[in-house]
Amino acid sequence: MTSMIDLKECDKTDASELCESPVDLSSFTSFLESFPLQGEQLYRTVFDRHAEIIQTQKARFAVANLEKILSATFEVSAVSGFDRMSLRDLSRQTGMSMGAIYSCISKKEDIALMVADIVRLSNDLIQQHAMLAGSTWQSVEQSIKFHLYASTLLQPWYFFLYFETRSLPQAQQEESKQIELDGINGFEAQILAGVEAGEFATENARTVANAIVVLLEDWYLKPWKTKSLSINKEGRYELQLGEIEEKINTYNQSIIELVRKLLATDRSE
Amino acid sequence: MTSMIDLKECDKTDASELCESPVDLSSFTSFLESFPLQGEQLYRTVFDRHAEIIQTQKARFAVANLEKILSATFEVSAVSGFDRMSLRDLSRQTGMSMGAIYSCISKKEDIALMVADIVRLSNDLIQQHAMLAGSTWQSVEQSIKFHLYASTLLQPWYFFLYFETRSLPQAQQEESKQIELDGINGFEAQILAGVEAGEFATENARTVANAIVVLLEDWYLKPWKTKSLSINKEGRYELQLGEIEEKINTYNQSIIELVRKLLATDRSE
DNA sequence: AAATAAAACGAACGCTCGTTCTATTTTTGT
DNA sequence: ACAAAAATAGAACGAGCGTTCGTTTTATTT
Repeated sequence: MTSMIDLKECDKTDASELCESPVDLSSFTSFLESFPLQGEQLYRTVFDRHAEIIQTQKARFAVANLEKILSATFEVSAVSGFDRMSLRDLSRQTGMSMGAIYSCISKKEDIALMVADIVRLSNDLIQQHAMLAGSTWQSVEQSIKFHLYASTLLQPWYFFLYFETRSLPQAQQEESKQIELDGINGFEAQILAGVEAGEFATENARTVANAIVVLLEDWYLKPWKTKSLSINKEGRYELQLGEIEEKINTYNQSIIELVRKLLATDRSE
Repeated sequence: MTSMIDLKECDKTDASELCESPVDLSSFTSFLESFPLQGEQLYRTVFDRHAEIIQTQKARFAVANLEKILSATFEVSAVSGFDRMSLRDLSRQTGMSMGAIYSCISKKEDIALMVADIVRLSNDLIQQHAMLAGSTWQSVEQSIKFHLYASTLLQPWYFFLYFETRSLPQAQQEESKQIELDGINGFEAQILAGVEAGEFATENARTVANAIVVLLEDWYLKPWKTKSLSINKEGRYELQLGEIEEKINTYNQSIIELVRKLLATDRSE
């Protein structure tokens, strides 16, 4: 009996089954080929993980509508916030009727919960990947890169969760804080392991860990800082894949370099 | 004629007149004695700078009510967000009637505009102060300290502006971005001056400047990261002055140390 | 103490919100 | 091609929103 209850909750927490083959971090392009949370697969994951509340049964319809709903949500609420976005705005933006929208959600808040769930899942994938690396320095580098890649691909999702956490039930608000703390704890543990191994030197591992996390957040929260954007015909920002690759790489290098200085073991290196 | 129009706008941008005597940064305690934006003076400034929209004429009443309104706004919207805070919530929390509230504001949005104005003013004071320091390193240190002190004292204001920017008209949204960019530009200029003078060494002044700004933001955005808080009888967090002094100092030291490493000229130091 | 001005009150208004519900259209299975 | 099932449309509902305004209370002046 208890195992059935566990199973019911289980589909919300399992990250492992999503990603049997390891994600390839050698470049953003190859990341895109191996990261599971994107395109149709991404919205199918949303559908699978919220099957109980979604009235639409056929995956074909649900997946297409979830994509419309979530994309429109990101577009509208990036400017005015989730609370100010009415479901009539959403109806207009998606071209769907109220009825159609309400067959993918049971209430407005569900949209925010779906986003939170996916971001949590993505972060689980990052955490999971960090275990695979060889040396400590490599594992730090890999974690940073993975985070940059994932939060670039899922930028609207990460951005939304950060700014709309307060539209969530308080339990989920606490959970969001915990995700950030877990991120810091993860880097702190890696750094301390490196210090132990004589690979790094620092007196304040937590400060360095915190700086890394905060700089990673900066990347998806303030794209206007680093990205010079071109605007397409729909009035949206848009970059060529090659340009994105280059931008990420530049930012990645600047974080790596910064961390390297903060953790340098000797002055002659 | 044009000069009169200029004058009308002028009271929203002048920071100089507020602060003839320089702010004392030797400790948080002495900062509190010299920083103008606090206590009754703070709300009187709000009153003076928004006299056109405030119906209440006597400063005595307006100042008291503004304090109630803004404090309640911070309290309520820190949990649920500005949009979800209804004016009936505000009425309940302040003990004021709708009519009383509406004699201090002309519309809900005004509350957010007042906050934005004060934060902008506070940032102007910081910028202004940076000019006074001797060496470049001292001016960087002073700017960081000033920012930490001001954003501790005005934490709810800074926090509110960061998370509620999207409740503002778009012109003010752009302005908020500009404030952040100005902050980065300020530190970048200081760093570049230091490099010029041979005091610092770095190949990426902007990255370092950005890291400083982001860490300063972290201080007022995520107090739960660094502060171990005690809870008073009203259920609010509360620290002794001495504890605050110590917390700020610790965080200040960790930023300074981090920046020092990033800007070190040689490896033997 | 009376007269006047300012401030506070709170019910009422019009509107928009999230949500529901039934009729209609589209898809599916045979 | 047709019946059953699923998905969509959009009008309708009640709650709650920001805001207004006539009245009452409080403060100030005469």
